[in-house]
Amino acid sequence: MGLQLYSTLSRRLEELSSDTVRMYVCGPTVYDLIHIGNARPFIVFDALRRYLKSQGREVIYVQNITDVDDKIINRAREEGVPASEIAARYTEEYFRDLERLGVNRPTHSPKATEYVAKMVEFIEKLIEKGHAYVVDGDVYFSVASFPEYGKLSGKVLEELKAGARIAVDEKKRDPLDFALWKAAKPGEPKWPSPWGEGRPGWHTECVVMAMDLLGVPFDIHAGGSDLIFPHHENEIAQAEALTEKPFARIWLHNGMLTVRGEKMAKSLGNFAYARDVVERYGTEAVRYFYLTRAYRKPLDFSDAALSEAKRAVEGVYDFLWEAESLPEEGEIPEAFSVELSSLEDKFHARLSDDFDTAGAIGALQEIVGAAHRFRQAGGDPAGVRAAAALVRKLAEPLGLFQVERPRAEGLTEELIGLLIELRAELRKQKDFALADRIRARLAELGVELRDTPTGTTWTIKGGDG
RNA sequence: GGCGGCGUAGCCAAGUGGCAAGGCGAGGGACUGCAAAUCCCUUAUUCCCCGGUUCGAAUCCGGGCGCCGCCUCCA
Repeated sequence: MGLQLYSTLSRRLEELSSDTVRMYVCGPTVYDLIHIGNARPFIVFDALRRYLKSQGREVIYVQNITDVDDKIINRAREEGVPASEIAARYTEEYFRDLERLGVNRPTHSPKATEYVAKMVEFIEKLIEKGHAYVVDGDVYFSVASFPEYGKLSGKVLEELKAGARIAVDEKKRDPLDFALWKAAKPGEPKWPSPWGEGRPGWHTECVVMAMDLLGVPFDIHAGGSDLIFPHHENEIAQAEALTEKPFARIWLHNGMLTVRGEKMAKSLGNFAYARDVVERYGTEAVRYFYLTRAYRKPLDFSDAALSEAKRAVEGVYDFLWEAESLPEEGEIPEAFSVELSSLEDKFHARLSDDFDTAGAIGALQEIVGAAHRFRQAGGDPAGVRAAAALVRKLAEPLGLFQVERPRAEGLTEELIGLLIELRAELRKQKDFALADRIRARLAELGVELRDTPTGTTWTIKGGDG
């Protein structure tokens, strides 16, 4: 099964054909809880990973944890605790949030602090090769030593230099040079190095970890579009300057989550913590919200959008749980099979085209609609069940629609059955007041009744977590 | 200013050369004792605007307008 992905580097679709896919996704800096915008790449690329697996490929998925950084140090100062404590706390919270978001754990979650020795080695080699230089215990990468600098972001060196927004640092030979190693200031976390005690710069960790765990070139490097420059540009410069081989083949970048059109960011104060959003709308509504928009486009966060996603998810579950309660009987007409399989093809075709999850979910919804019509037209339960099974199967890699219908305990279930039986009798006797009272009281208890031509069915509401 | 991207119904949104997916919402109808759910019909002769290419364009080309991201830490 082919899969074309739009690479930022080549600016066109590229075929991903490897049987073993090595992918690297930029992870969090653990100085605070992640906000819902941070969650976008985690959800989207997790879905991509699962889809690749469902195609029978092996996926090695690496996502770093930046546990040494200015923001962590600042936070530690504010709280008067060691930076390592802040990092440990938010690393743990990050893993909890992944779970809440329904995101599978990466194959590897390397921490920057575990890679300091390897980063030092890496930086030494860059210095030897003439791509980096030492100034007062700091080490900088020399952008001028890598002629291809700018190829990812499409930036031209001369124009960057002309830009007034680049801070002038006396120590740098060139304002565009970036720090590979920072000399420790008093009270900061520090590690020994040939240039004195200090800590690694942010742009280096991803390179060293990816090279160590995946080797180069690896298949996919992904992250938010705000990382294209300078972060990913700098990664490419370091890695390729040293190895003289391509770093990553395909570069994927997700669009930003916005709020009323503006990027969601901690610094703008317009953010919501991921866990609070999940708490309010449920895991699947959040995933559905993200996956019904092309991952490369910006997406606007709002209560209305999340509520809509929640309703849409509930609609699909209504269908699934209802369908799965039908008896296993009857025939699946040829015409209906054909319709289902053409929608299945459409689903895969959409995903193969730059992982168009929104189009694919559209196909899923079409399956639901087709099944409703089939049933309405008097189709056998077997066909409806087949449609439900197909939805389950296709949605699995997206991390959607896998929740089983909530059931009550044995006795409770029988008691509900008894109430339904009594109510049916009341309805027959036209005692609708009492019949409606049973329905209303059950609804208050979270049991929703539905009268269908073939009898009354029930579901427990609020199943999605 | 440079680079990248976006502009499709009331709202969200897929589609990138051959009759405009899907979701949410709204209105009408069927079913029902009622309710819910479901089904049917209606809600874009048209895809920001203006030109061009083509038998044919939302889709390609040129020019506008508007919005966003990056150029500084940032998913």
